[in-house]
Amino acid sequence: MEIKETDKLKKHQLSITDARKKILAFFLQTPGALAHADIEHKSGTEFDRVTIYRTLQTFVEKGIIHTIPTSDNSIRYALCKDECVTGHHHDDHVHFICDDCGTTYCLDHVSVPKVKLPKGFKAVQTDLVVSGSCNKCEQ
Amino acid sequence: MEIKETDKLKKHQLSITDARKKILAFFLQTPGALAHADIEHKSGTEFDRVTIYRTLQTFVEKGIIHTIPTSDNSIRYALCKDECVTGHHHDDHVHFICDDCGTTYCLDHVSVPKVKLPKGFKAVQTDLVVSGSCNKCEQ
DNA sequence: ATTATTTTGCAACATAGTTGCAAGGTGTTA
DNA sequence: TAACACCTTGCAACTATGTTGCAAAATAAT
Ligand SMILES: [Mn+2]
Ligand SMILES: [Mn+2]
Ligand SMILES: [Zn+2]
Ligand SMILES: [Zn+2]
Repeated sequence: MEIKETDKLKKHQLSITDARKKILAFFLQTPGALAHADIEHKSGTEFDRVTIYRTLQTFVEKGIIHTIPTSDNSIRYALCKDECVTGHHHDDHVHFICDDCGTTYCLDHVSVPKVKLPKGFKAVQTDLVVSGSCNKCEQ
Repeated sequence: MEIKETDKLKKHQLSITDARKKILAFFLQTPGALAHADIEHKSGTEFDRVTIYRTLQTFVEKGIIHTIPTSDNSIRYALCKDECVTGHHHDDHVHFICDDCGTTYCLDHVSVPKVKLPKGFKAVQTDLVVSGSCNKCEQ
């Protein structure tokens, strides 16, 4: 299924390279989110660390993946919906991090509520991250 | 006003040391939040980096400060309200980070809304971080 | 096929955070 | 207040994370 990756890269106006195809494939295979370290592990010595950093950066810029802030100071990345394009993301959904299994979920159908801010504060971006136990880990 | 710091440390069952008094004083003086690097700057060479790390950890554990996740992958810390104790924080307010001046605010009077999660997901903690421009930076 | 443009790997560097251990400081008890 | 036990600190060494410049390789355009 290499066609899918190639298509997506073309759609976002990126040249087709091995690193990009492979890293994009990881995201298409993974239900949850991935951290830089995950990709480094999965790909072994196939690519340089720096290439992975730069690829992730590029994917974020082009609207292929979005970042998920976490309270433990480690950025995770997940696939965007198809509407995201260069310089303009539409990922206004809630994220969930399971404390047991560590999986990060995009809750695409749970949207971030508007919050009323004090006078003079203007919101540009709102991140809502919930942590707890997921539906696979519940007792 | 060294009494204030000493009192707070005693209240949270910590022994009184120079590093703890000084670092706590920084928080009491600062309206917004502080990062590890801020404290390192403010204190110059007075304390070792490691001491600052350990002091912040201890303060978080004892309920003196709480962490604020940010989208740029850097943890910031802010004073807790008096109700927080060892192993049990009550900081369920919204945080605001100004993209212009970089200040991080605890919006103590804006509480985090409950979000409805899919079946099987149990929330333990919810972090809501808004970024944009603050009331001092608005044009 | 040739050329122009992008991407990659490497090396070097910078920042952030952790751990073990000996020395020094704090609190407790007599 | 002196002796002791316990906790905290500084130092060194280490790991992890992320960035930059540059030459070589790969890709895209002609
Ligand atoms: Mn998401
Ligand atoms: Mn706060
Ligand atoms: Zn789970
Ligand atoms: Zn501001």
